[in-house]
Parts: sequence; structure tokens; C-alpha cells
Amino acid sequence: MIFSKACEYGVRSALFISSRTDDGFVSIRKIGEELGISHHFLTKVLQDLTKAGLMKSLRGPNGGVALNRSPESIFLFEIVVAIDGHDRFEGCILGLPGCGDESPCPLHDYWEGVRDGVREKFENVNLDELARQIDEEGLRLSSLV
Amino acid sequence: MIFSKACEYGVRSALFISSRTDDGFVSIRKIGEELGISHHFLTKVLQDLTKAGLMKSLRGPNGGVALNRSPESIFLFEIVVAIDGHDRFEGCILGLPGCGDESPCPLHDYWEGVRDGVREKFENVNLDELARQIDEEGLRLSSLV
DNA sequence: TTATATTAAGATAAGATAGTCCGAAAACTA
DNA sequence: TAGTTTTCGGACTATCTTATCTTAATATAA
Repeated sequence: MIFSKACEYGVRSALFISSRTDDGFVSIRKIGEELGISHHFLTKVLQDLTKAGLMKSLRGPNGGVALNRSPESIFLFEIVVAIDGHDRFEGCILGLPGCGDESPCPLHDYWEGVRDGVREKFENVNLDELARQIDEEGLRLSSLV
Repeated sequence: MIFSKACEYGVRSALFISSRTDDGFVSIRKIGEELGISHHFLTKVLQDLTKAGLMKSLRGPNGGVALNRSPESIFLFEIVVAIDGHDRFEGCILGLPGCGDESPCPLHDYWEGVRDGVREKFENVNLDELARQIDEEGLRLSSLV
């Protein structure tokens, strides 16, 4: 929709990890299998999250990745920004570089509202909250099922 | 942001044509110059709008493109769909193919609201309305001003 | 009729995104 | 220590989007 595939995978992985009861390291291969994502590709995506300090990683047997902070303290916004950058929550819907309050495009005011609303939502939803819903309401993260 | 470049160009071109007082044909070269878009690329984009029946075209001297219906009767939604397809107003924000009301992803309910709001807006904003704002409020369609 | 302007259509190239593969480094196990 | 598992990092491929270029078709005008 509006995020890159890499970003979608990153968010889903983070939610998958959060919704596990075990909070040790999970191998990327395992995550990929569960979510139906190539673990080769997922490796690169999760490296971005590790570099951003959102996850930690460990090599070797029983290694993998794990959240680096408590799930309550990690917000969706951080994950998206770590992978897709800030651009996804900024910019004119018509692609005009200088579009802003002083020299707006015809959709500027409307779009600013929508865009900022989405950003605010993402800044305030944390992994714990979403993981809880996944558990309690049986929400899903993979295509098969 | 969420539309392809081609789509942004198509919308801007349609608005440019609508905000002109002259309602004869305008050459694509002229539109490209005014909006700062390669006319070669713009030609392909506007062909999509012509094929969709939103514009008409004429070759030769004094040729170009023009709206095929009155600006009041052309809605933003039609232009976006003609170029980017329906996908832009559908689909899960996490990219899950089967995400829907029966088997939702954790963001489904929230995102459905946002997405449908944007679609409704686009289905109800017509070119005349936007062109009027461009004229009266001095809104802009090009980067250089 | 001839020249010119303009869109139509297709080929090609450049860039970004998505995905694959492989060797190296690190951590565990025996 | 040797072997295995796993992430790390880079190279490579494929596909899609964006952009450019060329030729053909069409309409006007002289």
C-alpha cells in the first residue's frame, strides 16, 4: 500500500516476535518460515532494525534476533522509519517538492490532516498492544491460514 | 507518497487543463513545460487518460489533449484509477493478501477507516472544484514558481 | 501537394525495489 | 579443537517504475 515490502516484513516480524511467549532469540529462518517470507531477504531487513537499536542479534546455535527493548516501549513509527525513512510520513500527495503551508497544492490541507493522523497513530501504537490483540483476538500475520 | 509518479503527473496535468480559461486542445509539450515534466513521459501518461475516456486527443498543429467531459463531472478518483488502478485504494497496510474483515491483520480496522476516507474524498472531489481553488487562492501545480 | 506540428506506439536505457546466493565471522556444542 | 549453526556483508539477478528516443500516423496550413 504505502510501505515498501521490506517495511511490511519488518513490522510483521516485530509483531511475530512480540506475540511469542518465549522471549529468547528467534532465528530469522524460523520467522521467515512462519510468515512466508524468504529468510535471505528478511535477514537484510532485520539488520536494519538491529542497526537502529530496536532489535539485538546473536550468531550461532540458539541465536537469532530478539527485541532490544520492552514491547511497550517500541512504537510502530520507529520500525517504519528505521526501514523506509521519514519520507513515508511526509511529502505532498501530488509530489510537489516545495509544497507546504505557504505555497500549497490543491490537496495540501486535506492531505496534511490524513498524513499527520496516520503518523500520530503510528507514533502511539506499541508492539505490546498489537501483540496482545494478535493473541486475544486471533489476528494474523501470515497469508496462509 | 502513495501514488506513482505517472499518477501524480496525470492529476497535475488534468488540473492544469481544468484551470485554463481556454478550453481548446493543449499540446502535451506545453503542459510538460509548464509543470516541469518530461513531455515524452507525459505523453504515455496522458494516453492512459485518453484511453479511459477522461481526455480526448488530436494530432497535428493546434492539436494536443483536452478534457472529454465537463470538469465538474470528472472526479479525482477516476484519474487515479485510470493510471494506478484500484489497488491504491485497497489492500492491507501490512501487505497480507487475504486480510479482510473475517481474518484481519492487527491494523486492519484502523487502516480500513483511513483508506476508505481517502477513497471517499477522491470520489467526491471534481476537477472544477480544485481548478477554482487553484485560480482563486493561487494554489500551485509546479515546483518552480 | 508538401511541409510542419503533434500525438501514438514501441524500443531501449537507467534507477529503484525486491529477491537470491555465497563466503566470512561469531557463537555454541561436543 | 573441530564442527555446526546462525547472523553479517557483499555481490549478483530479476522485476518494476521512470525516463528517453525513434519512427509512424494524423491533422493542419501554405
